[in-house]
Amino acid sequence: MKLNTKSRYAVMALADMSKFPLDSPVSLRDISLRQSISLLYLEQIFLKLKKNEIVKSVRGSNGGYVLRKDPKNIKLSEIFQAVDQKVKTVGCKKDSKKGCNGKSAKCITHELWDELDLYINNFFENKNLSDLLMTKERKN
Amino acid sequence: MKLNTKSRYAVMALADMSKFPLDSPVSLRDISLRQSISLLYLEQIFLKLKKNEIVKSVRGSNGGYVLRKDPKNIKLSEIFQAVDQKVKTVGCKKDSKKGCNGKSAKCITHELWDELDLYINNFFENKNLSDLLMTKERKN
DNA sequence: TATATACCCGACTAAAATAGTCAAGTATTA
DNA sequence: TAATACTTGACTATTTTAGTCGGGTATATA
Repeated sequence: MKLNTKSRYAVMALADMSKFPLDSPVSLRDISLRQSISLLYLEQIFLKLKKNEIVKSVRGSNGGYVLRKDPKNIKLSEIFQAVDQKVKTVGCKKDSKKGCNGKSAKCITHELWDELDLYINNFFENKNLSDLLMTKERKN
Repeated sequence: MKLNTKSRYAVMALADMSKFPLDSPVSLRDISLRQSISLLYLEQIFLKLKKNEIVKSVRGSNGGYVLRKDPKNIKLSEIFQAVDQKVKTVGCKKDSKKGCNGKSAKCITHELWDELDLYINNFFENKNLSDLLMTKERKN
């Protein structure tokens, strides 16, 4: 079970942004250099973050991206939903032809995966960007 | 974040086996039919389960596989480790050349992924095969 | 107003992982 | 001696991932 780089880079980049004054735009070029993430790839990622209203863009020179909310109020779950589709460990389709129509005898493990998804989502629901910045301080 | 079919099928197959008398061998053919999993693929999976001493094989006609332990004592974490490598959401190599050598400024999110791994592994550590069989009964 | 900066966006691609299949066995029981 | 069922390594098609490329557009500032 692996996390893809898109989700990972998204969190890294946003965490990076959180460390700078929140009102002035941060350019992808800077993030790219600081975090060693390809600029072109970052652009792709930020397009999604923008569409999902996590950041807004400021065009032109000295432009960049700005967080739309206080890092304290940006949950990791939002970020994941924006770049990845969602944490969905297994694709037991509702209308599948073979087995697993919800409660069939076949899909004994159906409930397990549902439970797992909830469990993992719960982790991301309860973490926000500012949590990442404090290393040993208490969560506020 | 997705689970692969190998892990999923392994759990399904073993859960299936748990529903039958534990001392008589269950053939992969039967599991294949009941769970709609390719027989050839099951063979590959059971090879790993056997190597990791979760099941043992009984050759010849009327043969099949037998669980080596009571389902109550087979943790899902064992199964995952047997077929998949492990839950390791991110590959921040210890000796990486670019960034992230444990505590570097770059890898702000390093601790996060470690925490996530622990969290998920915890889920699998605390579930065993027999948990899957009881739908609404209390965990014993 | 020119130019550099930086976002915008769809299409493309190489590489890796996944999800199997195939072939050619061996062991055991009825 | 069939038939059943495990054994094993190699092979392959498909999908996903992790990016790259090219050609834009908008804006600040010199």
